[in-house]
Amino acid sequence: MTARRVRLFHKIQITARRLQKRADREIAATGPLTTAQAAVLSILEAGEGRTQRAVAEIMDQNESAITAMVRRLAALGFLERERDPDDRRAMRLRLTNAGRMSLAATREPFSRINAIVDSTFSTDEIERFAEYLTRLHAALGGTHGEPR
Amino acid sequence: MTARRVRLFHKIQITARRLQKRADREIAATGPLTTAQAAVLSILEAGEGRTQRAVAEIMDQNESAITAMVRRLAALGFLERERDPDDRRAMRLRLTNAGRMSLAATREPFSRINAIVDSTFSTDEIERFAEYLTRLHAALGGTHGEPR
DNA sequence: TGAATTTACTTCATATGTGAAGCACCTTTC
DNA sequence: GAAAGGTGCTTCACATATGAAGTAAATTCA
Repeated sequence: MTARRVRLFHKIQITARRLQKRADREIAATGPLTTAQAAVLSILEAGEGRTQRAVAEIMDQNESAITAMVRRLAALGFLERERDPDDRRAMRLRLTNAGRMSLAATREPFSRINAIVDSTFSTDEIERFAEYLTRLHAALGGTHGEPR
Repeated sequence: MTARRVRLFHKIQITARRLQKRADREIAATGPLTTAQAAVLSILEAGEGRTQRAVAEIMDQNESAITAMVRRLAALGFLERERDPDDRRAMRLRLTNAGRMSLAATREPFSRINAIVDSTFSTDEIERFAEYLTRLHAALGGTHGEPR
């Protein structure tokens, strides 16, 4: 019925928020970062010198969201911005040492969250859960427009 | 590995956002509401006269979030607030006719979203997906504090 | 009953996101 | 090489969330 599907919709929203809330509390208790900030920093850790556009794409977000995010992170001294000499529109981002260390401090609280997930699901279930999310994500279509 | 579990965490966040973005676009195209506003109104439709506290509980949100939400919805003329005569701290909420009609207008865009879910998953899978979400939600603990 | 506590809501500061509009720089195309 | 268009980023207005602090109205308890 409609009720069931609406419930699935809300369930995802509510569970995602709860997850974020919980993670934010754990992470905030340990260091100066939020979950969202840690996400950006970890993307940069995995690939230094990415542009804001690239980060936006990876996070499936608006460029203006990244502008604001990067501004805050730069003000906190966790990353640096540098104009790409080959394309002077683009800003290349890289972690500072402070950024790298703050990010490292999120590992432990993150693994507490992971421990919860692990004790809640079997390996198979985690696999299947992830697969469902991937499928739904894909079905919802591209970052910007609708599927034509 | 850690990578896999972190990925599950981010997957949920990203998929939830994508779902919301998509739903918001569909719903905004049809009427004046956002997804979040429709959620509040549909809670009131299911039980008129609920207090803000009750709505906050159902949505697993802060009371201050509801204060702001209700203020916007009241300004738009979609709900009315009335002090509970038996407990003058509490505000009872009820839909206006405009609110009821705007909510009704979200049914069709919502069922478009539902159709996507339906075409992406089998009935069993939807069931299992919902069950995973419920389990994770429960494992993450209560609204405010941690599990002591 | 009166003080202490709890509860429902508000207010404030702040973070995070969207989308539209604009600017400056690149690339294409003729 | 100049017009036309695309791309990367910023800015603006706004919606949505958290959490801390405050107020006022219950409720508990001594």
